[in-house]
Amino acid sequence: MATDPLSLTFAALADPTRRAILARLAEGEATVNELAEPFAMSLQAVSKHLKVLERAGLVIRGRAAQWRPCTLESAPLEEVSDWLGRYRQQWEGRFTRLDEELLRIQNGTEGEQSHE
Amino acid sequence: MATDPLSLTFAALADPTRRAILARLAEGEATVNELAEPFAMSLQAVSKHLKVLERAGLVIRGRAAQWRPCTLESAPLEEVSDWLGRYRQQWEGRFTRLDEELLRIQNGTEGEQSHE
DNA sequence: CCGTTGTTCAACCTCTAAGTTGATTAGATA
DNA sequence: TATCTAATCAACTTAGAGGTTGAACAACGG
Repeated sequence: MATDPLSLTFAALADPTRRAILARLAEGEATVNELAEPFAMSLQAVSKHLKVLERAGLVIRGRAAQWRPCTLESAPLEEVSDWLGRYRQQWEGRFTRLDEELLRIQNGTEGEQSHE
Repeated sequence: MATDPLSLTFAALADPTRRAILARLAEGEATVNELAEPFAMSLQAVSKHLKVLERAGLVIRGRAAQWRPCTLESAPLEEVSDWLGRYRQQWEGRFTRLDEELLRIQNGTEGEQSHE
């Protein structure tokens, strides 16, 4: 697997279990047991998922007695958002073009495609 | 691997080669050979990457003679953006809290942590 | 000190991702 | 028809993801 930060983040997000964990953490700090509770898989499996999220910088783990409380760290999500930003113009542009096309069809001038 | 749309999209984006392909496609349609040219890997490997992108709905392939021109489809990126949106409040909130903390430090009242 | 709880480590299995090379198909052209 | 180009298909290798179970460690409570 690629090891650059963005790839690590995307890979971490490419799993429904891990996204569910993040959703739970968005509501506040939680222990591994609490996080594992909703899932039909072993605690160890969840622990591995957390390690993936940690490596991507999406969760930070504290230490309180025998617990390792997890908290959400959203910095990598901002990176993703920045990356997406480069394409936003793209899809907004596409929408505009589609919109124009729909207007053209409504106006009954659809035969005149001047698609560069 | 998970097969839900969001997971497919994130997985597709979790590779620098595929992100570079998307960046190239953002500038316009391209053939497989054109897309493969910058990379130090076989054409077949790039073809596989395109298949992954296609499965995620990020590229659409046409047919023109012996060429299969690829175009960027940004709808899945919007899905990602929507998903991210649920966390935006989170990290903006975090920033605010960090900001407050910095202000508190600047004011010399840093000992009084009332962290719920 | 002993047992319980929370969590991780280690070994293992299975499946798939990502690359390779070689053969094959589809269409253009001599 | 023969051949060149564009791209895919097929078979294979290697490495890692994602799950399991069982053992180990660390901290608390009796």
